[in-house]
Amino acid sequence: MAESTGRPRTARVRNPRGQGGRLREQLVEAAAHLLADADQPESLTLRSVAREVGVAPASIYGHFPDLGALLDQVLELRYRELTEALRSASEGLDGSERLMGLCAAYVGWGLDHPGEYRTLFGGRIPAGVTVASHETGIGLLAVLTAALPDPLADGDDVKPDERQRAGLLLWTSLHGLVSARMEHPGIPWPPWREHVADIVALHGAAGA
Amino acid sequence: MAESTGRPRTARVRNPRGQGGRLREQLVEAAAHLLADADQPESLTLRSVAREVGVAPASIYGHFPDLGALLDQVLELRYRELTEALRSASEGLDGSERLMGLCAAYVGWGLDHPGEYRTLFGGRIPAGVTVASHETGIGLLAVLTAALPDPLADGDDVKPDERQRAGLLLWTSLHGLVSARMEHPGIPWPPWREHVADIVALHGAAGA
DNA sequence: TGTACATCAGTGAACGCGCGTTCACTGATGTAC
DNA sequence: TGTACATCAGTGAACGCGCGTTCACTGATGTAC
Repeated sequence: MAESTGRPRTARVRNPRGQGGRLREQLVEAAAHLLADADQPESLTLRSVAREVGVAPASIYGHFPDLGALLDQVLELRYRELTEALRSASEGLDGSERLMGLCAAYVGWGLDHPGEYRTLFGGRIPAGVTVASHETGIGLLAVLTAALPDPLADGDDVKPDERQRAGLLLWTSLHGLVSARMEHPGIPWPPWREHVADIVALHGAAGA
Repeated sequence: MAESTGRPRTARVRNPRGQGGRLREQLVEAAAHLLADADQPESLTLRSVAREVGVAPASIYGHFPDLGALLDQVLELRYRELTEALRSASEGLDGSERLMGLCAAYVGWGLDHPGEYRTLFGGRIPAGVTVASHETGIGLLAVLTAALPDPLADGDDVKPDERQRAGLLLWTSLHGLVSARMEHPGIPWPPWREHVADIVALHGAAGA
């Protein structure tokens, strides 16, 4: 974290013939590393990625048309990671335990990956990146929504609108929790799991 | 909004002698205008402000040491505006009406001023700006917290910790609402007042 | 086994751009005598 | 009433920087004959 803007650790050795694809991976890795450490995701530049890997800026063009395409790869990986974290956190759980597991996994991932979280959900996605935060949000939203308890069927049937709305409400709260804690570290926050538990308690009760 | 990056509307006339301070106001106005329209607050540059006013970049240094100081002025004004909006929205109201008024005013202001909201609360404050988002958050937080109903005094006295915590919980939800709606316009959101009402209904019930 | 050639994995210098910041300056206007 | 001077509100050109992108290139390694 300290010298990520400095010179690369060791002089880079050119990949052996046939292994040119390795640079591609190294670029993705380096970009991910820089993104994770940056407090301003938008300060990630093509040249900084090249520096991190120890390669000439021009070398990137052999593997990616531009920085957006590279970032796209990074976000794709991180998004999969988050999805997997949610899956494994809720595995074998039901009801309110499942809901709490999902919410805690979401928040935990966000607080652990501020750079990536901001880039995925913070609306700061540079032009050209196609893992749209939109789709990302929609997908997670569906998982969270499904984990909510059934609304009280006060007539004959459960309105899907109401479910959807409760899901949005829950997600915006969780998102607010991650954003606010990340961006205002000076506030005396309660431990984050308790904060999540409070939110789940408010939203997780059945019915409107 | 269309040509804010283009040439200034009319050739600027130099301020009369003794009225040099007018440029200062014009700079603040222009910066506010650019900040309001920008979808990326951090793309606001010293040169873009000078262009907007129709003045040489160097002319700014007569009034502000750097862009941070200028932005500071803008945020100061906007923050006062928000505070005033909260005050007037809750004037003469009590109880749950007061709470709803405050929350709606907060959210309404945020959605109306995306650039400023992001800059004040989004943690994107450029180095050198001193209207710390921290203090801003803290101040508003106190107002919101005070408007919450008394927690159920289930023993003898009301714990201030619990109040504080309920306030944080409410604010993170509202912040999440503003951020998420602003940054993910593709999601089929309910009308924002209903969204706020849902949040207030969840958080506004007395007791834990 | 030797050699010409093709391919591969990058390099290095250069370009034009917008940026923040500096510096000596200009031209209008007020003021002292 | 004139005129020298000071001040004020800016200007305009230049600087060094990091950026994205281009282009012709280099040197090692594999392959065909």
